[in-house]
Amino acid sequence: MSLDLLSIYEHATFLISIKKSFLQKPYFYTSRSSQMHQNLVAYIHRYVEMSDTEIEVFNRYLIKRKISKREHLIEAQKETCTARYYIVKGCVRLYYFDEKGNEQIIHFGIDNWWISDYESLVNQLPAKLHIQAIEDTELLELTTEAFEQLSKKLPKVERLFRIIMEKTTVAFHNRIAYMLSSSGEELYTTFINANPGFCQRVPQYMIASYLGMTPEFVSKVRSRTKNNS
Amino acid sequence: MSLDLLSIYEHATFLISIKKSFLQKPYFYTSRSSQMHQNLVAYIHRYVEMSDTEIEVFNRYLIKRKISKREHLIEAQKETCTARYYIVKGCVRLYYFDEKGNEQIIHFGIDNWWISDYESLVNQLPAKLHIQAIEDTELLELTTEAFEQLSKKLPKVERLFRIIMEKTTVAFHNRIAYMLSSSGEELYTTFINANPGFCQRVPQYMIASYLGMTPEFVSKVRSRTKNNS
DNA sequence: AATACTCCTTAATCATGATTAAGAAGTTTA
DNA sequence: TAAACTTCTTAATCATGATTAAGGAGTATT
Repeated sequence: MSLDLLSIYEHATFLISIKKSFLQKPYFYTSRSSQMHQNLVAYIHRYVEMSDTEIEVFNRYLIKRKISKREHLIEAQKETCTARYYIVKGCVRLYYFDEKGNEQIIHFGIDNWWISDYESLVNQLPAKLHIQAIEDTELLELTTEAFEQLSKKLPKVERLFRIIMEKTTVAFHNRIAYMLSSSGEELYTTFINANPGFCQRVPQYMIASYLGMTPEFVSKVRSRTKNNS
Repeated sequence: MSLDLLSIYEHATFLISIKKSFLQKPYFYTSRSSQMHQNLVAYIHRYVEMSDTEIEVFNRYLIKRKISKREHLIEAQKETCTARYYIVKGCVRLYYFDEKGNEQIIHFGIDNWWISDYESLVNQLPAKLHIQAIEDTELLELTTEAFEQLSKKLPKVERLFRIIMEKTTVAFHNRIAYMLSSSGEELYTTFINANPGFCQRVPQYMIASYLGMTPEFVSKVRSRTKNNS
């Protein structure tokens, strides 16, 4: 069972397997227009072919957004999620409050992930998930209405999102596989080994929540591994 | 947090919300041609509009398959997964062996689910998952090659699968949410309340594996709840 | 500079659920 | 019909990780 089982960079990992240079040179395309857009262009080209004209059409349906650290993109109960969001740069968390009132993080969104509260989006129900920025974050918003219009003009957008959702399913399969077969200590050490950079961007208690353990336990594991090495 | 959080009928639940009569009258469409096909027709019509001609085209790319109880559809390591499978009737499990040699069930596939080892399918890698019939099962196989040809002829097939994968993502979000916030006892009792019929079709130890607990613990929980009621 | 946050650590106690081991009941196969 | 599986149960012991509580270090805010 390889380390990247618990990688939150699941998407990126697969991108790399197609064209390694992408993540190493993320600013390659920046000369022509704004970086935000060209970041997504590079992403799209990993999955479907799209002409400059088509990219231009796609771009017209996107709304640039910035949210600052701690700001919410979506607040559960208060609203229905009406868009898919592409994270150009930054980090968000998707979380909810369980019956005992504890925050539970069910997903992190980082650069090059598309995120949404899909249950709210697909079924047009009030959101159950909060989506909050952990860092200042740049996003591109594709509303459901925009998506529907765009996919009529550009049917291959459906293909793009079909592929994205399949990649997402792979990530969830792997995460559940690892959750089922590992102890808490294994989960934590595997996670930090798989995502060393990420763990310095995010408070420890959020990683604990994502992995389904208490911050105190993470602390214990850390001190144990420190003493053993 | 509603009961259907742990329902393996997640897909079906959403189908019902669009047209309740579907699952109550699953044989409504059977007069015209074989039941297998018409079962899928009804499914497709929940998500996209498709003319009789288009349905006929779609159907030409499908291969009918039957596997009997205990037979494997996919065996990990031995092969690469090259198809998506629609379950017309029956039940399969997706599982793998962890480093300690334990079977871990990461997903059940039942009537009206599309299943696959998506990691193997998407990245063309040897399968890591075994897919095995728990009951005699009727399937429709859509190979990757057939899918590619079909989606060129019928672009809306991409839309169909995009929607299916979004529904799947919702199911995984909810499953992870519940895994993170519930005790083993809660997980088990919620699961059997959400899927009473299913639990009579499947051995208890498989449910234990799916929920990430030992069969002995399930047994203990059952005797506890028996005595309390 | 003082106060209030936010985040992390440590340690004692406790409970959930795993492990181990034995056996029983039901179902196949020979 | 006996032998061999498969599945489930029970109970004793043990370990992982939660809970509780206290304190400390770093960072914002006034």
